Amino acid sequence: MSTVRVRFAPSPTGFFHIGSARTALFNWLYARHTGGTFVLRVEDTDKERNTEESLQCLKDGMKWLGLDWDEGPEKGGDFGPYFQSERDPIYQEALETLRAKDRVYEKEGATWFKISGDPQVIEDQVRGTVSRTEEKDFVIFRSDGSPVFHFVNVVDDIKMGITHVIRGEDHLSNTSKHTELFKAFDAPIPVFAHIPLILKQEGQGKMSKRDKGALLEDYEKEGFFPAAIRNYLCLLGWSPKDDREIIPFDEIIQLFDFKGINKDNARFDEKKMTFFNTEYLRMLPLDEVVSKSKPILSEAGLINDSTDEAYLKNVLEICQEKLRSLPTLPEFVDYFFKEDFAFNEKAKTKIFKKGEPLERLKEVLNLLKNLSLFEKENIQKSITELAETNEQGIGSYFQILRFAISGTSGGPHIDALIETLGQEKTVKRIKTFLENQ
RNA sequence: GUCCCGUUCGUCUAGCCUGGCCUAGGACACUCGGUUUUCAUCCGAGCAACAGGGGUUCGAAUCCCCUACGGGACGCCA
Repeated sequence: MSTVRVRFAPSPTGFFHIGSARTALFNWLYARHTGGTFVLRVEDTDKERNTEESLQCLKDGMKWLGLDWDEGPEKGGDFGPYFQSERDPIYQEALETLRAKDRVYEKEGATWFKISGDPQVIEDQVRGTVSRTEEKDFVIFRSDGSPVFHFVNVVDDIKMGITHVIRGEDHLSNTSKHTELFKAFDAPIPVFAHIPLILKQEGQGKMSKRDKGALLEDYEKEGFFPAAIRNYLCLLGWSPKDDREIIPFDEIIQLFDFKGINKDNARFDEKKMTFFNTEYLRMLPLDEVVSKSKPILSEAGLINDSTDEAYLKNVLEICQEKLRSLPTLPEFVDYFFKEDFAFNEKAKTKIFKKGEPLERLKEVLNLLKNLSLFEKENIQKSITELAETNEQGIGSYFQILRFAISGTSGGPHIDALIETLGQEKTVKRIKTFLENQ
């Protein structure tokens, strides 16, 4: 166990923002990389805006991303309580410490901190040496007696033995306030690492809660894989310094360090994240594809308890390599599970544009109907032979065949598709199709 | 306005610390080819960047300065 102690200190005033999630992730990675301790501390000093739902959302989001905390809500620990709303005696005591040192005064009902006015120099692990002089005294207790962020943040970091503060660059300018306080308490100053901000996809400024794609829970709803989002988020502001992008999480933990963190802000790119998600879908073991697909297909009314397990597995196996995302699964595979599937008009126009597709379809129907060995190699071979015998292009058979049995012009490999569907259904669908023309 | 941080393809980035290997590499997106019966697969190609100016140097994306632009902070929010 190393002595590193990091914390993620969100304030539960809304949904779980993707920027916050990335800050949590970087803290978590650093803790796991160093074998240190990851603390979750809830900064709920703003009574007006804190809600129970948003706290729940935060915890759920972290769990979903796989960011488990070692100390904090639900876990406990030796440095609690982990809710600032429960730490009032600690803040009162800290206030008295400063008062004894003549570093506070009252004004307009509030309690103010007397700054030293010295230049504050920090050795930031991401930005290097940064110096800034704090110029004005600032409020540490409001006139209603509640402590403010800068004060509780520093007091808690001291009391909780936080060694490394990893947070967004928006706090860089605040750091001079914090070091003033650390020094006033004669406490050791933690190591700082200010990470770049995530900018909104379009337009100016950092991503805010209202921007498209900003809420973590939306990705959960949209069926994204947490591992994919996690991997993508790691690469937003951090780089392993080689050309790899899809990286197993264990390796990221191993590789993660401050040197790999970039200085400039990163723009969020949903398209790239979607690409990551697709890659993860392709890598997913078939059994997991099956278990994750079941509720989706069931919801779409395509399968139920009596659906044949082996058939379902078969369908997913041949479709996995073509799929972009799980939520699009129902429209991609619906014809495997129902007879009244839709026929795509655009595909039809294309197929009927040249040749005599219906003649070809009749020929292939005769072939399939009498095929004794109904498995894909044989299907492929037989149709190829049929095409050669009749001096037709092989495509003229496969295109209309696929359309007749699935209503689309794309999908899994057709030989596998036909095999999976089975002889009976295939033949029946072709007949029905011909009757309706 | 003041202060702090930053600036490599449209986007994420490698290279910068330790100047020559950079004709600046990879990825996403986009465009075009090819394979495949088809496709949302696969393969290939193309597009496209060192913000600008001044130094230092035999040599600068890399070091220094200035300008411009971008971001952030300046609350009895966190």
